[in-house]
Amino acid sequence: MNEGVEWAMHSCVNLSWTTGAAITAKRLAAFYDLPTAYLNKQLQALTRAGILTSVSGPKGGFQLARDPKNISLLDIVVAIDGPDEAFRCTQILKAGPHADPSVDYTRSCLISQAMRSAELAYRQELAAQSIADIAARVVSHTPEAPDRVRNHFTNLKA
Amino acid sequence: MNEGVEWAMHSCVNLSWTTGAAITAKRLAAFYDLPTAYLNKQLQALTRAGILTSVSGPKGGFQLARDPKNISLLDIVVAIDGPDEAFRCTQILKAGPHADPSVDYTRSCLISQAMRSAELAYRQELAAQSIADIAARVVSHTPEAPDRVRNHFTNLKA
DNA sequence: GATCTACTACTCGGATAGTGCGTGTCCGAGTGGGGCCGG
DNA sequence: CCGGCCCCACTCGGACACGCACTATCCGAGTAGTAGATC
Repeated sequence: MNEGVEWAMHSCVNLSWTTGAAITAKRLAAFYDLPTAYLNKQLQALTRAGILTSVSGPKGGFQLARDPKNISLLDIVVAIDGPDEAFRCTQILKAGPHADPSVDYTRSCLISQAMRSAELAYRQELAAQSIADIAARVVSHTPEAPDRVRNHFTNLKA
Repeated sequence: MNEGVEWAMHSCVNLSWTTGAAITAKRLAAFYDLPTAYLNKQLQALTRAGILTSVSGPKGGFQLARDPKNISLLDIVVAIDGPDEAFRCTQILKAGPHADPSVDYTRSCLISQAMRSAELAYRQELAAQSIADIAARVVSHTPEAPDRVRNHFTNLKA
């Protein structure tokens, strides 16, 4: 899995606490000491996916495009890592003896089915977790976290 | 995910129907028109993982090392694709402000926890499916499949 | 004729190239603000 | 003094190298069977 997924998730949680002002990629990267240009690339992907909104120029930056409650971890994984499933059925049964060319073995092959059901369980688990959920649980564990994040971004010199 | 996982699973199902005799990599590859040497590499991985047993020389080949009921799809995925999880937490919180160097964020980071729980669901789904289960469901759908496979391997000229 | 031995053919096993994707970086397009000039 | 215009600095966006892992392949190690020679 793409490493940028982790960066994107943490950045989204931080952005959920800094609504109203756009945060630049540079500041988001500095927060965790990440390579700025590369994080910018991931944020672009989130923007294309409709998770973030971006504005260019001075006073520009990124912010969440919608309520954190409506941003699931699955949304982020799909945006960064792509929509393809990890297991891709190549329908090798088509090359075997007694194969029916008209059958879509992606659906009928039992191995393909088993792998798909496993990935479905994975995706459902991720779809059930929203950025808001994560943020709330962070707060319940470290109540001062949102203020720390806000101060870190706002108190920084222009 | 490694493409060889698909090959390995289908080959294991076929091997579950040809107990008693060792099948060579060449024949297993010919069954689905796969590159012999590369499939051999995957079978080696299964052997190292203790899923298959191999014998060299004439009359050599591979066969299942244990009852198909005790070979889960997860075993095969781990053997071919490696034991690492897809999402690897790099503990970027360690680089953030107010970080505690003594904390293992792989455990305490809520994002890491969420990703781990999702992968756990994925793995549990795979662990619950055995090669014997798959083979049985294939038989219930295509009862002649085992005989076809046996004949395909035994009737082939030496 | 039987037995031991050497050879051959065949298979697994690991070491060796080729290639696509993730990783990392850079420069250009676009934008808002600030300074300067003119009225 | 006030308004408009121009320049500049800053940021996102996409285009450009680099490295690693997956893909694919080949040759050597080891073994079983067989043919031949010897007793």
